[in-house]
Amino acid sequence: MDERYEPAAVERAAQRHWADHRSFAAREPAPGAAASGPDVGDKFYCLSMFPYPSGRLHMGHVRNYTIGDALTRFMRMQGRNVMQPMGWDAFGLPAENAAMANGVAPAKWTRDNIAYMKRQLQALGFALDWEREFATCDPSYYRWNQWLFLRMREKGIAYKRTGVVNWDPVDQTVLANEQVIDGRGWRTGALVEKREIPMYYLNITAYADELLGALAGLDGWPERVRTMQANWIGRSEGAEVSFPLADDAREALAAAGGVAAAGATAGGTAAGGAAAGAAPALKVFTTRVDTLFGVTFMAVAAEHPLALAAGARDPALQAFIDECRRGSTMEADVATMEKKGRRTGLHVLHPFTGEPVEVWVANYVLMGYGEGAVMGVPAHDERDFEFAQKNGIAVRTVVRPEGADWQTVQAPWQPSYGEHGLTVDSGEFSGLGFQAAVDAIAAALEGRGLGRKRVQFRLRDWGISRQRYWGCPIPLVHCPECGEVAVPDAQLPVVLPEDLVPDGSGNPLAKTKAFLEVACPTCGGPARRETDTMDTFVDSSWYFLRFACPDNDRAMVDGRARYWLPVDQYIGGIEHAILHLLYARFWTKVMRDLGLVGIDEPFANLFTQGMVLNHIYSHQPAEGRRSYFNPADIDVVEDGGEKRYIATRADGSTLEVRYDGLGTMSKSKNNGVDPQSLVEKYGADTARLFMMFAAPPEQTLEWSDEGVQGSFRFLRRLWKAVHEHVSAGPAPALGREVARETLDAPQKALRRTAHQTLAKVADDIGRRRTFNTAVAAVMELLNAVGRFEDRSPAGRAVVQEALEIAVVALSPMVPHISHALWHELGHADAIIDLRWPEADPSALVQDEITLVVQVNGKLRSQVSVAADADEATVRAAALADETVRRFVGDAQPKKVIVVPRKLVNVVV
RNA sequence: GCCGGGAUGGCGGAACUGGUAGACGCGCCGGACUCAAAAUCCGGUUCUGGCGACAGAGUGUGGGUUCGAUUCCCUCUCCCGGCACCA
Repeated sequence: MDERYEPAAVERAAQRHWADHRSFAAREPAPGAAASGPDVGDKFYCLSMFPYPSGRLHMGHVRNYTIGDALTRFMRMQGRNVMQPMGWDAFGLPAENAAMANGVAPAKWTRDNIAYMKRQLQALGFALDWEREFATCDPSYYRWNQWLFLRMREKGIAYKRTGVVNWDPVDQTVLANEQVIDGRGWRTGALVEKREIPMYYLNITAYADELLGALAGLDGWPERVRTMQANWIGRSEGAEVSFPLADDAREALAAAGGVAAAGATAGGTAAGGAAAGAAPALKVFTTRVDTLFGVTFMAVAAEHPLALAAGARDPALQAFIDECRRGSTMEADVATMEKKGRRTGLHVLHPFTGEPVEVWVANYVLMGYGEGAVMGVPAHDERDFEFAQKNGIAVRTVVRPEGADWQTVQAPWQPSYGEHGLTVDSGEFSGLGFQAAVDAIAAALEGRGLGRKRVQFRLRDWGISRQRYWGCPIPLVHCPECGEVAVPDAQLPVVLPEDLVPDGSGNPLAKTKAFLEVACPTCGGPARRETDTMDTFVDSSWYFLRFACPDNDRAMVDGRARYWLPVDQYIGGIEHAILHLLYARFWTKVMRDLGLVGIDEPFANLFTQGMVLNHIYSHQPAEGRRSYFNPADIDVVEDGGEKRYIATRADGSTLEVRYDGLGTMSKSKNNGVDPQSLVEKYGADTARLFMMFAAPPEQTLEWSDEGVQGSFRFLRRLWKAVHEHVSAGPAPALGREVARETLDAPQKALRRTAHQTLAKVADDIGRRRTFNTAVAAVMELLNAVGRFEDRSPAGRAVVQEALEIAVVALSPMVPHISHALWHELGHADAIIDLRWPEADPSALVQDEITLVVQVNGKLRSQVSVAADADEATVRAAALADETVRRFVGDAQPKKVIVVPRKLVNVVV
């Protein structure tokens, strides 16, 4: 055995063994065989979110995949039938941007990146089943996107509509609502514009109720993620109310050319119109229908048909409408925007009193939510109150606090009292509590055809059309004779040409005749292909299903998906809490309803790992942009108690820079650490160990060069410990050559530590997923071995066992060195195929235990007693202790509390 | 504003069910080895007082429950994340 630990050679050898033995190829049970049992353990599908092939792995990838890999290897040793696949989220805009910058086709750029990153993943020794690998840009994968899209289109789940969309001016494409963050594109950070474009939507709102309700059952998901999804779906219980139009409003609408449009939302789920009532009406959604009698105005969004009709007759109002449409949603601080409004001069009629109520156009009403119109109740809504105050609108109180004599209640009573209470001045509905009032008023409205109870969601349908080249083609053909025609299943996939190089002037597909020109599938006449492609979030919405059966060219999924799914453990970043995870849940439910899969939810357990942080250093030159310096190039100098940061430039010159604190590793802040250089310097095991040890996996991880060195030191010490032990010759076997009962106390103590460690690591990984404490426990064990100096045959037998346990316990985290050391410890079989050993209960038994003794709850002493000592003995031993007697003195103990096997507390 | 999470040494963190606060690692200090340095090994390292044995204080703040609270309850402060003119 080499005396020195040489990671490169160790890792090469271990990886060759795994490759030669196809160690990580997952297999389904043979047809007819039981899905689990003595031959095949219960399946365990462990999946880390697949990467976008950006070029190189970053530390976030390494952390993500190390967590998944440690779990995979542990579960494999537990006897589970494990699958851990890997693939590539390969469509997307960076490939087009790179193409524009370098003149390389996105396909080539992407596939080169995949090849490079695959080698990186292999160098890190992840237990991945590469036989199931695919990229979402493979026609054999995306043909099923197209196939399912057509099924959705047949069912009406996918539908076309012209609507206001979020337009990213930098990427020149549409974004889904989920992809707009603070009014900016999620990728480019550019201010998003509003455009009207025809595009395809997926009816995710039809699943809103189920997507929300099922969150409660996802108890393997972090609370945080469930809350985020629930907020995003945004369920509100309330009622819709129709206010019949007065003559003036009806005339204005008629003049503008569309009475029926009055109630329609531009968001256009259902062309609502005048609902049940015969008369045209203005429809609103409210969660406070109990305040209906407090309505003193109506407010509609600038895009609302009634606003447009009024604007057509009033240039000043039209100017205001234009201002609102330009300003809204583009501004990050919409919430603090001043509440502005203009009267329309048009009126609607209160559904019960028939009183006319004036309609206003207000900048705080959103066209995309509810009906794009609200009823204004200043007395019971803060926003409405502010608006009414500004515009001189009356305030009418119709709810008062329950219980107390409300006339005398000062606080919390205020004009915009928003709490639930008892109705007053509400005609026949006066004197009712909140729920009773809502029930009664909603029932009365329904009786008149002017409203009903309804649930409103914040979630909107998912627009999937993208005006981009590097994505999955939408399988449609536009024929001058037949209109829009679906590509027949037999002609799928519609293959994306891979040799195009976008130049920034729109979608190159629209300029490529070979793609564009096609015979109409229906009439055979000349037709034109659809050039829009699908949102790349479509690709990632079902890839986890395809890993079960990547080779099936006749069906999207098959029986193997029924075996492997759901994913038992999904691991990825919190940044996907809404987008990807919500889409994947939706897609799974659609496939279920089409009879393709048998599951309701795709991911039984979700683990969201923390980000990787590093220090940020920057310098602001007198002119030009702030520049960032990599922490690797910074020297920290102590200068009279002050810390100064000196950067060394590539040309050797130095510069004093500013420390900007910790932040996620990113290109823009130049604070990334390249995993490749780390692996080259220390080896994959050190990189993996540092990732697992430095922080709990769900928390942020601060990069530390010293920490990495510490991890490397530990592995070297482990190597040395085994080397020292092995070079003294084979140790006698415990049990066979050395009877366990004959061990002396220190030998028994080391054995106990070893077996306790084994049990703790199994629990930490298997139940708690706290890899950091698992590693710490093995470090303690190795420290104990280091202190153990007994070189007798019995002593060496115990050390042999302790070292074996240390190597086994570490093997999920640092598989290469464990592979080598296991052999060095005298085992012919590879450790990867070892079953996780159970801790020996007899090793855990203690004859004598140390109890803590407290006096009045303060730690004062310790006493040793027999492990099976009864309470009276323990009590006597504690009271007899010298230190205890000193503190107790002559006083008679009031009470003595004995916690078996833990402590004694003497109360005086 | 609403919802969720958090605050422990010089630093990352541990203490899982109310029972020895600070495991493990980093850093720092001292020592050994060395001509010297690096590497390695050994010892120390919450704070305050004391040569020391030891004593006192201590888990963001203030209070409560308990024989005993980092852990449970209430109050406040600060930090992180999500949602937000959502009617």
